[in-house]
Parts: sequence; structure tokens; C-alpha cells
Amino acid sequence: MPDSLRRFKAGIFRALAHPTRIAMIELLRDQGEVPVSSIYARLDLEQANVSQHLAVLRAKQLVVGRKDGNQVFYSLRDPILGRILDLMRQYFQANLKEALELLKDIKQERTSTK
Amino acid sequence: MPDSLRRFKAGIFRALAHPTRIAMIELLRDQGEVPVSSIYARLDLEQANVSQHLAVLRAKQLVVGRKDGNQVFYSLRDPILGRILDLMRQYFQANLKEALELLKDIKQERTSTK
DNA sequence: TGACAATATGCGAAACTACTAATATAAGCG
DNA sequence: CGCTTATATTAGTAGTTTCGCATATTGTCA
Repeated sequence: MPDSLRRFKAGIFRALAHPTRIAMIELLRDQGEVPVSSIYARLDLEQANVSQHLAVLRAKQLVVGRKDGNQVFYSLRDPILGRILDLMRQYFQANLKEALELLKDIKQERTSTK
Repeated sequence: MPDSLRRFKAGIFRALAHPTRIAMIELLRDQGEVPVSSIYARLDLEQANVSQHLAVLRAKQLVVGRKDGNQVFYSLRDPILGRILDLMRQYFQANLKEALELLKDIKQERTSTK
């Protein structure tokens, strides 16, 4: 496989590699099409921050925005993304024991660093 | 879904978010269990570099190393990873047109920046 | 048109990532 | 034991990502 293809894939993974963006994608997967205002209201984030994360997802074409009057409605461009996240959950469950260990570490980082 | 779980997923995606690590995972998926030396020989990389990338994958428990005498043999810890990469390829094909545009950008970055 | 609402963009600081080169550890062999 | 091979780790540096804040853009409505 050519390296450019691997870089394409890596680019997509990078776009997914942020908790906020995962939350956003899950939201879009579950809600269909939502305006930006719903995203930051529901996830309790700053508007600018959401806009920046949306820009990342847009750059990789993972989401599309449809302008309607004053607002922009976003949705997933391909349901396969939802499936990738599903596989991820499956992976988590299949490796529950180890995953829980990792989770513990993650929580500790969070509480000890901050 | 709790935020720590999203951070868990994001962490996995981050581990996948590098062309070299994708190449390594694909290699392990196709070859089964291989010693480190095969990895850097086949992918034409520095030994230290491969070792660092392996450390990233190990930290997320995506691969396991089995020590045998002098060498360490690595393999994928869960075949589901291969499936995630497969889905990724499917995604690429389903969105060929747009993906090719992105690929073009990626290649340009490569040649213009370097 | 001016004022307001929704979204996007630019900027600077802090945190994180990846690379190379050097060094450390550990096993095997004479 | 000392030497060699395989792998891991450390340190320094360059590049990238993320955030908050300020500002720009675009659309609506009076």
C-alpha cells in the first residue's frame, strides 16, 4: 500500500483522536442533523471551540454543513463513521479487563495533572 | 457516555493516527507475529524509531510483545484492529471521489513542505 | 441601513508529538 | 568474563495541536 494512502488513513484517525470530536460525532450519529448551537449547548462547550473542532472534521470531510438561513446544520457525511465507533465500543468490551486498567490510568492523569 | 470513555477511544485513535504505525499494524495483521528487526527492515525505518512507535502501540495495548531469547516478537492483540482498518479502506472506497481530492492535498503538502 | 444572532477565523501561549543521535539493558556466545 | 546482536530508553529540538479570547463574516429583521 502506498504511503499516501496510509497518510490519508492516519489523517482520519487524527481527526477522530480527540474526546470532544468523538462526542460531537456521536451526537451527530444519534441526532442526525443538528445546528452548531445545539452542539455546544448539549456538550457544554465554548462556541469557538466547537467551531474549531468542526473545522477539523470538515477538513477531513467527516461532516458536512448545510447552511439554512442564519444557522449551519451539521451531519455525518458517511454512516460508516458510526460503524467505526461501534467497532471501537466492541473492541472496548472485548478487552474489558485491560481497557478498564487503561481507563483507570486515564482518570488518574486527569485528576492528578489538573 | 462518560468523558473518560471518550478519552479512552480518542487515545486509541491517536495511537492509530500515524502513517508509520498504520504500516506497522498492517504488517502485523498480514504477517502474524514478527520480530522487531523484520519491522524496521521491511518498512525501511530506523530501529529506534520503530521501537518508539511500538511503545505507543503497547501503551494502548494494541500490540503485545513476546520475548524469545534475543528478540521480541510482536503481534496484534485483537484482530478487531484489522477490521477497523478494513472499515477505513471501505470508507476510502465509498468516498473515492472526495478521498482522492484529499489525497492530492496530502501529496502536495508532502512535496511542497519538504 | 443598523443592530442583532449564529458561526467562523486569527492569534499567542501551553502542552504534546516525532524525529535523530546517543546511550542503556539484556540475551547469547566464545 | 568481554563482545556482539536485538531492543528499549533518554534527551534535545522542531513541529503540531489545543485552548481562550478577540474579531470577522454572514444572514435576518426592523
